[in-house]
Order: sequence, then structure tokens, then C-alpha cells
Amino acid sequence: MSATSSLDAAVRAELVLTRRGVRMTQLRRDVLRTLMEEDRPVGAYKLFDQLKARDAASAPPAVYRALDFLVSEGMAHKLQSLNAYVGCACFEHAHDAHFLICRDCSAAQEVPTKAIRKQIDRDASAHGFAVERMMIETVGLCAACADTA
Amino acid sequence: MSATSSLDAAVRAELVLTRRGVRMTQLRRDVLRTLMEEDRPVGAYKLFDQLKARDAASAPPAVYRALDFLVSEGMAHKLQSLNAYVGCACFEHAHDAHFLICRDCSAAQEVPTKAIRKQIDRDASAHGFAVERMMIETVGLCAACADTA
DNA sequence: GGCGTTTGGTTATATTGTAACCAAAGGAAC
DNA sequence: GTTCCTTTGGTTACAATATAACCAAACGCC
Repeated sequence: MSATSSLDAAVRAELVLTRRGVRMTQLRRDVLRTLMEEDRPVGAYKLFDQLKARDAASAPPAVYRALDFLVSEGMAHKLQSLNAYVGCACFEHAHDAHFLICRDCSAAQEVPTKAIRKQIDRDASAHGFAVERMMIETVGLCAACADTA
Repeated sequence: MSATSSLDAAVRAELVLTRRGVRMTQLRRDVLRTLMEEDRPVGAYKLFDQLKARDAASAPPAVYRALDFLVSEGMAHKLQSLNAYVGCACFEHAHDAHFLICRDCSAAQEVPTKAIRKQIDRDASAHGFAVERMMIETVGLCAACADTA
């Protein structure tokens, strides 16, 4: 993600949160910007190191709290299989995600879940299971890495 | 999973592995049985504690190695969102999984992935992404807990 | 038996995540 | 503006999860 678009995103995020009546604090802003500037999933401690270097974070709990907040607001996602986080620019509303994760370059591409969600609802209702959240992570080889290989 | 069926499963596992030309060692057998006797996902350290109590495991690395082996042979799955493992009785071949995880009782029901896999392949190929593995975890309320609530 | 490969034991440590408690900042009411 | 409550963040300490590195034992083959 380019510096320009990540800036735009950060500004938009600010507006969205204000409209929701929740607070965009300095720490949360810093965490979101740092996430957005990365084009790869980032671990919480790597994020912490970067923020610490700029005196933007004091200790891990602060970073985890900010990440939890951003995830709950739909502005970040956690990749469970990598223990890492990615910023999300489509944060007008909280949403589940499906990520295509390249095992070679570790890029993570978010793709819409509408069709999959339908299928999951079918599978779940066959078991009387009420779906609340879902996480889908697909590992493989992205187009760029397939070309190189 | 009942003790009887978990025993059956363990015996079948033995045969399958022999046919594959890989070794079912005592440690791996113990780990698989312990997993199968649980009806809930189990963390690696909880598993380790149980095995340790029966002198069946020495230290965490041994347990992790056995778990990695069982997962690669399709006899166990790792639930990434819980950092926990479940035994899998349908291990005639390695396979991806979709789990319905109850947030109330934490039971994890494995459901087939055939239909979802199709949809994921469609989504992935639209991005030129070659799928290798996928993990799907759906969190919600199981039928039993929905009744109680 | 000798030999190479796979497996497991052991120690130490890395990585990821949280509990608990208090201080500071923000906002509403008066 | 000051009281009071709520939300947020700082700080310390630690829990939980996972792995590196290295060596010894077991296995399978010839």
C-alpha cells in the first residue's frame, strides 16, 4: 500500500470513527498508520518495535489493545495462521474476511466473502449451528510468485 | 468421542500408517489416543501435561513433533483460532477442514469442505492464486447451547 | 554387525499474549 | 471550573505457545 493511499485511508478512518462515536486516539492512529504502510501482515511485536522506535508505544499491552480495537472496528484483521495483523481499507463496516496468503512472499490479499459465507451458512445450518464469525485463510502461491518460480 | 470408538480409530490409524510406509511410534500413538479421547480441542501443553502424568512424553518439543506428524498425516487438525488440536477419524487421506466452533461449550464439529473448496478455488483463480491449503473456522453457537440459552 | 536415517530426549530460549493495577485524559453535569 | 465517572494508556510482571540446537537411541536395510 502506498504512503499516499495509506494516508487517505487514515483520514477516512478518522471520520468513520467519529461518526460512530468512538475515539481515534494518538496510539490507535499510530498503530493503524503503521499497519497501513506495510504491504505484508505484521506481527504484534514487530509492530511494537517500530512504534517504540518512534516513541509511539510504551509496551506490548498498549499495542494489543489498539489492535483489538482496530479489529473490532473492522479496520484491521488478524491472520490466525500467521499470528499477524493487516490493515483493512474497506472499513465502512465490520466484516469477516478471506485471505489468500502466499507461502513464498507472504503477501496477503483480502477477497470478499459473500459467496463463501452463503455456503458456510448452508453447511452450518445443516448442523443447527448459528454462525457469528468466520475466518478463512487460504495458503498457496500468488500470481507473481508463480511466474517467478 | 467415546473410549471405544477412539480405540477403534487408533487401531485403524495404525493400519493406515503402515500401508503408507510411515511409522506409528509409541509417542505418536499416545498422542493420537489422548487426542481422540477428548471431545474438545486440546492445547499442546494440556496434552503434554496429560501425557507427562502417564510418563508418555518427556517435554514439549516431543509433543509438538508428534502433533505435526499427525496433522501432516491427516489424523489431527490444528484450530488456529484456538491454538488447539483435535483428532480426526476420517484420516484415510490428508484433507483440509472446516470447523464449527461453539463459543459457549467450545465443541468443534468438523464438516466437509467440498462445496466451500469449489467456491474458494473460484475466488482464488480470479486473482491468479494457486490454492494449496485452506483453513476455515466458523465461530458461533451450536445447537445444544442455543437450546440451553 | 555396521551404517545411514528417522525419531525422541534434553536444555535453553524465542515468540506471542495477558492479568492486574494505577495514572491520565476526556466528557458530562452541575 | 471542579466534581465525578468512564475510557484509555502506562507499567510491571508473567502466562501460554512454540521452536532451535544438539545429542542419543531406535529402526530398517544390507
